[in-house]
Order: sequence, then structure tokens, then C-alpha cells
Amino acid sequence: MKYAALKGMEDILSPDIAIWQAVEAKARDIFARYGFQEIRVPVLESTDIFIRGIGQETDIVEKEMYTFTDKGGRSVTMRPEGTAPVVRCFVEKNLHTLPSPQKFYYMGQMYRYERPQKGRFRQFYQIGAEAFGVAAPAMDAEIIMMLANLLEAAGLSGLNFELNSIGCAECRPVYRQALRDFFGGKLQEYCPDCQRRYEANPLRILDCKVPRCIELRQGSPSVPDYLCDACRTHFDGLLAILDSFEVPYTLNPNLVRGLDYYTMTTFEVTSEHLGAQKAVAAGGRYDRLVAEFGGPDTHAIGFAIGMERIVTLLKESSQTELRAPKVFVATLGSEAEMEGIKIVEMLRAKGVWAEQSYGSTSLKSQLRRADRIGAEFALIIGENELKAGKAQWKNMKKGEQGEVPLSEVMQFFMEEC
RNA sequence: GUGGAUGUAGUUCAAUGGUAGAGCACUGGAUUGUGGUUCCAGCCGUUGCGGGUUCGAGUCCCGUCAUCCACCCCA
Repeated sequence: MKYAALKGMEDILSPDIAIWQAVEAKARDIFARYGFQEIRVPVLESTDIFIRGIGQETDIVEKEMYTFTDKGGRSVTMRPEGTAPVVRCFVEKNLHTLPSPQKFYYMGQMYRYERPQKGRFRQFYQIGAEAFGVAAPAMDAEIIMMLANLLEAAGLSGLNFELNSIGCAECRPVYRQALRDFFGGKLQEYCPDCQRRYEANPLRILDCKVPRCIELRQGSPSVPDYLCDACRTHFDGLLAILDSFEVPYTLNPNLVRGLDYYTMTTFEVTSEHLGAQKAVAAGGRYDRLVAEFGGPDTHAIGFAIGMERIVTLLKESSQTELRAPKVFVATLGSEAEMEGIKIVEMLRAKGVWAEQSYGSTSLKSQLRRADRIGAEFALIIGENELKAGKAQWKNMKKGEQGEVPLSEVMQFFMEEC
């Protein structure tokens, strides 16, 4: 019986783990500068949180959630996204009573029961940010610029920023009806998926990739024409800020977000170097969600980054160098081994990565291991050296070798570092 | 949930229906206590699993499981 990780669940380890850690470190750094505080919410929440937050009609809720009944008979769900739990926390802890805005970031696992493919997993990691309490487009701009800065700091380039406004509770229904009126006439000619979308979410038809559907929807109503004055003003305000700071973006009137809670500003960052799942980050406003959870009317906006997708891009563009120890101490004989352990521990105490031989095998095999793990120096202590109070140092890359008194070993390596 | 492709050694891959192999990796050796390059040797398999056809199946057929890619949808 051979065990394997569950479908769609991946182990993350060296050498990739270095990329993960680097991205996470960059994120913490950038978020801190923008005044975003880390928030850690549970992975498991009451199922209602997600039904209410994401929407009963969505695929996520209808077929992708890891939901089960706990021993107390409650229906609980492994979080499929991060926003709903953060909003739950915001409302539960009455965070609206703290100085506005409240800005949070999180990083962690999400779970969706889907068929895995390139860039899609059942357990995946997101880095997300959420800002509560500001209606002004300056907040939209800040979030977008922070995201752009983070992606750039992580080492990504050539990404495509797409931007749209899908309107508010006032103007979106009007637009939706206009779309239904437009599609309704030739509905039979659209693909089966689109006919289904017509009922579920007509905005999705704008996203269909079937050539015939793309043809048919030529001249369909465009969102910008249906935005109410407030939404229009807000969106124009955002674009003005982005333009004045020369933040690159492309307007995409067909950009639709899948989750029900989005309002007004929506955005998506894509790469052409991924597979079909090419979105590396996405987000938008969700001004109704806090109230939906029983809190006061609170403006909010956020985004989430797909870690695996970013790491995939970084693996293609940059070579990861394996971390290697500075010193490998090879010893011969039990007395020398004790001396070796002492030196290794002293080096470590000084912050130097040092490896030991773990019992004396042949010098040949010890040096072979030193070479294989990429140690920069080998320090050889045999019985002869011990008697003379010395050690042999060897630079593994240059092949140079020399003697150093045992009492000066620490000083020798401090100078080399 | 739907469709397609692929499953052979740790890994990358071979093997007109006729004895399962190679490179890399790993372990050891090439005279005393010196890695990499080289040379030699060794180790490694119920050919994913279960049936069927056949004198004979890694190879053909059916089923099943797994992985990958795509659809749906999404980060």
C-alpha cells in the first residue's frame, strides 16, 4: 500500500519553498508600508458564512465546497475564499468602531472541490488584502497600486491589468435586463452554456469563448453605458488617479467577477504564460457585504492573489539557487569528532550554517557529501591535526587548501563570511 | 460533473505479441587521510490494479484507479 497526497493537494518543499518564502516576505513588507495588518481567521467556518457571502447560486457554493457535519451536528465548511471569513470577523468584533479605514491582509490555504488542472488545485494558497470603511476612489486606487507594487516586487513582469465597473445595486439590474433583452432574441443560437447563463447570470455570456457566441454578442449593451451617475463618477475618479500616476491598465467591459458580492470596481491581473487558468490576482469592491452580514453599511474593497500561479511564473522566469552550508566539518576518529561537533556548534552560534559528518566514515565519503550539499568550505580534523592543534581548511570551489590552528578556526571563518 | 491524453526502476525514457533495458541518480571500489572529471562494479521492477483473448501480453480487449490537460467555473 503506497500512500499519496490527495488529489489536487500538493507538497511544497525545497527548492520551490524558497520562492514561496520570498513572495510572502515581499508581501508582508509591502503590506506594512500601506498600513495593512495581518489577520488570521479560521480555515473552518459555519457553512452559512459562505452561502451568504459568496452566493447560493454560485458554482463555489453549489458544487465546490468541502462541507461536512461536525460532531455537534453543525454544518461546517473549509473556506473556499478569504473575504467572507474576514467580513464575518469584522462584523463579529465590531471593528467598524475602530478608526476607519481598517486594512487587513492574510495568507493561507483555501479549499475547493474541483477537478485539478494547470494552475488549479483543491487546496491552494491565496494572499489577500481587504480594506473597510472608505467609499472614495482613492481607496480603489491604493489597493490596485499596492497590488501592482507587490507583484512587481515579487519579480513578476508582463502582467495584464484589466479593469471594469459592474455598477451598484441601482444600476446593475438595469444593465442585466438590457443584456437579457439583447440575448433573448437569438437565445437558441448561443451555446448550451450560454443558454444556462442567460438565466443564472447573463453577464457571464460576455465571457464565453465559443466563437459563435462571440459573434452573436457583437453590439451587445456595454456596462459603461449603464452606470448610474454615482458609479460613473466613482469609476472616472479611480481612472483619473491611475492615469496621473501612470499605472498601466486596460479597460475590459466584459470583465465579470464570479462572486455575487462584488459591486462597482472589479479588476483582474492575468498572464499569458499560464494555462487556461491565467488569472494571478483578482478583486473588487463589495460595498454590500458587511451589511449583509449584519454590520453597518460599510464600504469595502479587496483582492486575492493565487500563490501557485505566481510561483509557476517565477519558476519559469528565475532560476532558484539552492541554499548551501558555509562549512562542512569532516572528522576522523572519535576525539576529532567531538572537536568537530564543538566547532560546528560554535559556528552556528555565530549565525553560520555549518554541517557535521554525523559519525566518522571514510574521509572520501565525507568530502563527497560536503560537495554534494554544496558546502563552500570543508574543515578536516583528523588525529594528526588534533595532535598538532590544527585543522585543514579546504575551499571546495577553488580547490585550495591550507592549515589553521584550532584556536583560530572561528576567526578564520568569520573573516571568510 | 463532462471530454481528451498518459501510466514500465528513485527519475527521464526504450522494448515488430516471444528472456523487461538504457541514461541520470544512488552505494561501493580504483593501495596509507581528500570531493567534482574519468574508469569499474553493485543496487533498483509484482510493467498502476483487476479481469479477458492467446501456446505466450509491457504490447491487444474490457473494467477500475491515478496523473496531466481542457470544458464548466475560478486565484
